[in-house]
Amino acid sequence: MPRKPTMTGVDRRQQILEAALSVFAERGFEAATNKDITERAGVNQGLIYFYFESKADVFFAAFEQHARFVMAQLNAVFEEVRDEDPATGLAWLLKRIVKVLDTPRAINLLRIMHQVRGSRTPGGALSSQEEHRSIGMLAEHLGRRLYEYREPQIVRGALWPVKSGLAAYLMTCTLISSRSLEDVRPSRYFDQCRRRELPTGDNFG
Amino acid sequence: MPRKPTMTGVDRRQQILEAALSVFAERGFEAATNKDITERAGVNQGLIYFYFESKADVFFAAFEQHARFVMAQLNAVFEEVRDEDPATGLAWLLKRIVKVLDTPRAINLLRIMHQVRGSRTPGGALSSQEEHRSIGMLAEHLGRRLYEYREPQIVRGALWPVKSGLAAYLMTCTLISSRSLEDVRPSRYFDQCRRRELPTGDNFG
Amino acid sequence: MPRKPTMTGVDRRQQILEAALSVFAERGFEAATNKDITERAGVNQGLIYFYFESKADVFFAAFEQHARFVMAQLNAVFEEVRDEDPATGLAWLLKRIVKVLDTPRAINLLRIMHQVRGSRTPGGALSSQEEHRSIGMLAEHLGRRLYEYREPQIVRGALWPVKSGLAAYLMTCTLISSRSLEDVRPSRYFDQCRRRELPTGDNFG
Amino acid sequence: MPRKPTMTGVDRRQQILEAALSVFAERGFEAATNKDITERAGVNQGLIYFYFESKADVFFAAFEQHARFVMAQLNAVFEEVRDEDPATGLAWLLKRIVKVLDTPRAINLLRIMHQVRGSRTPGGALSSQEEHRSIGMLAEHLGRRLYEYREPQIVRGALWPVKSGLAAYLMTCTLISSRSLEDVRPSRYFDQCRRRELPTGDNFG
DNA sequence: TATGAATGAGGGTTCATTCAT
DNA sequence: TATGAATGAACCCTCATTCAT
Repeated sequence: MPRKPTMTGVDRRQQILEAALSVFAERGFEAATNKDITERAGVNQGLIYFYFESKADVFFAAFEQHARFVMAQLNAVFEEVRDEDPATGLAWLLKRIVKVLDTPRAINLLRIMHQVRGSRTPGGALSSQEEHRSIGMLAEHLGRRLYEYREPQIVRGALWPVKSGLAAYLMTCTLISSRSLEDVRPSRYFDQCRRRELPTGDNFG
Repeated sequence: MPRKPTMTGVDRRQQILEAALSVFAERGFEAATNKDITERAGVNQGLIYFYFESKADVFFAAFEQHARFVMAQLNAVFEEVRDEDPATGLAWLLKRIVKVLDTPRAINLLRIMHQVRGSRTPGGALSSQEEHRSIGMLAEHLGRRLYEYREPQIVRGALWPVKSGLAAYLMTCTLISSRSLEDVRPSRYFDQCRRRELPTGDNFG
Repeated sequence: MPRKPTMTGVDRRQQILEAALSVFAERGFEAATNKDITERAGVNQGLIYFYFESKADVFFAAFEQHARFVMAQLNAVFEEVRDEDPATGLAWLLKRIVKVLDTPRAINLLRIMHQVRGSRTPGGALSSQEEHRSIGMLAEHLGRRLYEYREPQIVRGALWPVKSGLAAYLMTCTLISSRSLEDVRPSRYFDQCRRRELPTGDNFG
Repeated sequence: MPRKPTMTGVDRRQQILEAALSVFAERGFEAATNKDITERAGVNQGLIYFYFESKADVFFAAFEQHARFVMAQLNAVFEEVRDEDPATGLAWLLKRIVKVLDTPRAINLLRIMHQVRGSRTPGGALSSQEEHRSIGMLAEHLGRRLYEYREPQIVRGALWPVKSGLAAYLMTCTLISSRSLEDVRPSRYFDQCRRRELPTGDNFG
C-alpha cells in the first residue's frame, strides 16, 4: 500500500489546532468528530493521539492557544487607551475591541465560549470545574480590563457602575449575533452609540 | 414478560416533550441521548418513534411547544403596556419581560437558543434552513414586539433607533448569563437601569 | 436496508455466553474480539452491550455460568464417593473427576483458568483482585473437596499429606495437556495409576 | 531536535530481548505492546523493526534465547546425575531441576509457555505450526531428558512407565503455581517427596 | 544505528433507529 | 399504545508498522 507523501517542514500539531478551532466552532464539541478535524487539517486521524491525549484535550489546547493570541491583542488595545482623553476614551476603546474581536479567529473563539456557556454539561467530557472555568477566560479577561479602565472614572462619577462581567459578556454575545443574525453589524451598533454623542454615560457601564 | 401498567390519563407524548426540553438544555442536542430523555420521562425508549419521527423531531417539537407558551405570556405583557405612560413604560416593560423569561421553563428555552446560535452546524441534524430559523423564533418574536412598541416613540424622538433584534438577543444572553455567571442577577441589572432613571433613552434600543 | 429475520424464541444472552466461552478459550481474552464472539453466536455486535457492560463483563459472566455447572457435577461426584471403600475410593474418585472435566465445556473452562493463572496482568482489564480470584474458583473448589475427602484418611495415616490446592492445580494442568499434547490421554494416565494397584498411598495426596 | 547519545558498548538488541521476555510474561503476547517493551528497554519504539521483523518475531527470539540458556543449565544437571546412585538419583534430580527453573528468568519462560499452551490461537499471530511447537521446546526438552534417564531404570523395573511429556508439563505447572498460588512452594513439595522416601516408584513417572 | 513522526486498520463502545409482540 | 430486544453505522481511541532523517 502506498502512503501519502509526508509533508515535511510543516507543523502538524499546529495544523490540527487550527482545524480543531474551526470545526469545534462550527459543529460544537460533541458533534465535531476527529475525522472532521483531521480531514480539514489534512493529516491522519491517529495523529491526534500522538500530539494530544484525547478529543477534549485537543479542544482545550486549541481554545487556549487562540485565546492567548486574542487576549494579547486586547491587552495592547488597553495599553493604548491610557493616553486617550477620558471623555472620548470609552467609545474609542469599544471600537478597537470590536475590531480585534471581529476577526475569523476571534469569532470562532467566541462561538465556542457561547456553546459552553449555554450548557451545564454536568457529566460530560467538558465537565471538570477547572477546565470549564478556563473557557470563560476571555470574557473574564475582558471584564477585568474593562473594570480597571472604568474604576477611576466611576469614582469621578464619569461612568455608571455596572457589572463589568456582564458588559463583557454582552459584548461577546453581540459579536456572535453579528455573525448569525447577519443583519446586525456590531461595528455599526457601536458607531451608532458614538454618533449620538452620549454625553457622559455609556450603554455598557 | 409482563409490561408496565399503562398510566391511563397521562399524556406520554407530553411527558417526553417535558423531559426533552430539560435534557436538551442541560446537555445540548448532540450529547443528549434518547435514553436520557425517555428515562427522565419514565417511558420506553422506543416510544419516541411512535410519537415522533426522529430525535431532531423531538427537539423541534419540544422547543416549539414551550416557545409558544412563553411567547403567549410575552404577548400578554405587551398588551398590558399599551395603557402605560410612555415615559415610564419601557422600564416597566423590561421588568415584566424579565419576570416572564426568568422561569425554569423559559431558561431552558433560552439555553437551547444559545447553543444553536453558537454553532452553524452546516451538515448536522439541525441543519435545514427552515428549522434553524425556527429556533430563533423567540428572539425574533421578542424583537418584533419591541420594535412595534418603540417605533411610534422613536418617530416622536422619545427613543433611540437601535436594532430591536440585537436588543432582544442581548436580553436572552443576559438571562442565560444570570444562570452561568451566578453573580450577575439580571433583575438587579434592569432594576439598576431604572433606578438611574434614564432620562429619555434606554440601554437596549 | 433489509434486516436479518429475528430468531424469536432463542435466548440471545445464552448464545453470547456459549460463544464467548469457546472464543475466549481459543484465543485468550485479549486476542478474542467482540466480532469473533458475536459472529459465532450469530448475533449483532452491539447486542453484547445490551446484555453486558463490557467485554470483560462477558468474560466473567461466561466463566461463572459454566463454572457453576461444572462445580455442581463435581459436587455430585463427591457425594457419591462417601459410600465407597476408602481403599479403592481415591482411584475411583479421580476417574470420575476426570470424566467430568474431560468434556468440551469443562476443557474450555480449564483453558481459561490456565491463561489467567499464567499471567499477572497487573494493569489490564482482568486485574482486579476479586475478579482474578474468582477465576481460580474451580481449582479452589476442587481443592477444598479433595481436602475434605482426604482429611480423615490422612489422620488415619492412609494417605500422605500433600497440598490439596496443588493437587487440584496439577489435575487441571493434566486435563489441558491432554488436549494440547494430544498424545497424553489423562484417562489412560489415571487408569495406569489404578492398574498398578497402589496399595494405600496415592500420587497426589 | 537532538537525539539521545548513543550508548556505545550496549547491545540494544539484547536490551529489547530482556525487556520483551518480562513484558510478555507479565501481560501475555496480545496485551503486551511494543511501547511497553521499548520503554522498559529504554530504546525507541521504531528500533524494534531494525532488529526484528515483527512483534511476533521479538516474541520468538526472546523466548528462544532465554530457553537456550535454561536448557543448557538443565543439560548440565543431567550430566551430573549420571554418577549418582540410581536409588536416590531421581529425588536429587528433581531438586536440581527445580533449582534451575525457580529463577526469575526461567519463571518468565514458564509463564509464557503456560499462556501459549492454554490457547490454541488458530488464526492469531502465533499460530503457525512450527512456531507454536517451538514454544513447547523447553517442556519437550525436559521430557526427553527425563525419558532418557528413566528408560534404563524402567526396564529394570525400578520406575513406573509414565509419559515423560506429561511429567515435564506437570513440573512446569507446579513451578508456575508456586508463584501464583503463593502458598505452595514447589521446593517443599519435592522435599516432601523425598522425605517420604518413596521406596521404588515416584510421583511423576 | 537510532529516532520521532506519521499511517491505517481495527478494537471496544455508543446510540439512533427498527421490529415483533 | 407501549415495550424490550435487536440492529448497524459511526465514534473515539490503540497500536503495529513504516518512513524520512
